Amino acid sequence: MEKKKISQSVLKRLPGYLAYLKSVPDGSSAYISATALANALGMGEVQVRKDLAMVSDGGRPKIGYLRESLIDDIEQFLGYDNTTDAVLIGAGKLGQALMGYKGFEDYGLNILAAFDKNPQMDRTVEGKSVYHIDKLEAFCRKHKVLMGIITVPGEHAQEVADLLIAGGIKAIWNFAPTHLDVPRNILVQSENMAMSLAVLSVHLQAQIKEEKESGK
Amino acid sequence: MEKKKISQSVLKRLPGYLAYLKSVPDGSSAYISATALANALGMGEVQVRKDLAMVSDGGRPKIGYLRESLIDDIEQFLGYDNTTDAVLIGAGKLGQALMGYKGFEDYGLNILAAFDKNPQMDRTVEGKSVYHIDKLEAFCRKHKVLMGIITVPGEHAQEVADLLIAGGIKAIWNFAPTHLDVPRNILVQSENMAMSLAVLSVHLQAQIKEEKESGK
DNA sequence: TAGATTGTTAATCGATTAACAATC
DNA sequence: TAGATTGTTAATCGATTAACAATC
Repeated sequence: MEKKKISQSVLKRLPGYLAYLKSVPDGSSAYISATALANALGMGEVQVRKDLAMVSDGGRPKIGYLRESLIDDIEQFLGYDNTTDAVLIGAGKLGQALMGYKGFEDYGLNILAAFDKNPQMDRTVEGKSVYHIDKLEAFCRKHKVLMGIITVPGEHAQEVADLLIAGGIKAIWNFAPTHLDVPRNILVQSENMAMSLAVLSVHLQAQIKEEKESGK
Repeated sequence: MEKKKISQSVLKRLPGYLAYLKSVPDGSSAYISATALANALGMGEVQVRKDLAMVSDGGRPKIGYLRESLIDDIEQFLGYDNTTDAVLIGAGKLGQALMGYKGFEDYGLNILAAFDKNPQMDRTVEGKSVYHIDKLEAFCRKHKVLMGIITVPGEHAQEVADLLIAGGIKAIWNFAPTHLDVPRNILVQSENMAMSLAVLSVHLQAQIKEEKESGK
């Protein structure tokens, strides 16, 4: 492995491998082959092998990869071994769902606090403080927060992004259905439900049409 | 346009165009050029033009596309003009957030009802009934539901998927962080937070490293 | 040894970008 | 007309897949 720069496509497949590797029951063999992984996830085995080659320092012919160290390699590659502090803006239903999600620990993600325009709804949610949005910028500065999670309605997403950037944030996880304009060194990753819905909707349309035609 | 089969990549970009087109203030020109769209969304103009060519029956040189009809074309292409009924399984925080999200109307998505292993928490959430999961299969059959939204914990996602498929569903929107095994004609679209987190995490790591090195 | 599996090198495929002609 | 813009055809780029040699 080491330092080959990884493509976006490979990067996005890694979490899938990781999740599967972790889900393998304890009793099973300590080794796992790319073939097995590929079958389990419905992928091509060559692709899996090539992807793994990017992060692991090698499997053993005839045997496969040591499962534990493969997990470690992927986690290290993804940086899940060091914690990332984040702030969340927008303590509505979705925001609260994310604040309460225990699974983020596994990704090294730690939501420090939440911010809202209207924080009196609750002082704390899921054990985390909810502050007024006026305090956002100073908070980010003080705690050197690098990541912001935006769960406000689309109309306010850009303002919030600007605030975050002013506060020194470097990456934004955006749940609002809006394009954000940011400087080039800031990464925006949008959780794009509209994208998924488009794919689903087009599939269903095709399905319905097919049915009609075969029914004729 | 008409019947050219569209690639996944193009399809996924369409919702972005649509959202932007809808956000243009009423006072503005009735026309919009691919160039303008591209600039607004930070994309290449050739790409935008080619994408639009897939769904629209043409813009006018020197002028651009008629905004209204472009919106219609995209919505029609994506099938947002006819409503899709869906069921949601898992009425936790995330499920409730989705049940309450008004924006789905714009995508022609209508969540008919929700199901949960433990429905006594509330008879209705956001004006929608929450039934026991035992009723899921029959409900899907009766109402000819084609889409299921899974917001249960990962451990139960596969069982739920199996139930949905038994009920005749054709597409699954999966929010659980698990790979689902389904027959080939069923589409699973996973809202993959782990994927986004991986991208964010790797970016931040690089950022941190860079900073350290420049600080040396 | 034979066979399963790895990793690499080459071939294919698809998507993006560039160049250009057509049009209002 | 000149210039902006469209749409198409060709070139480039990157990612996936196939073929194969290496290894335990």
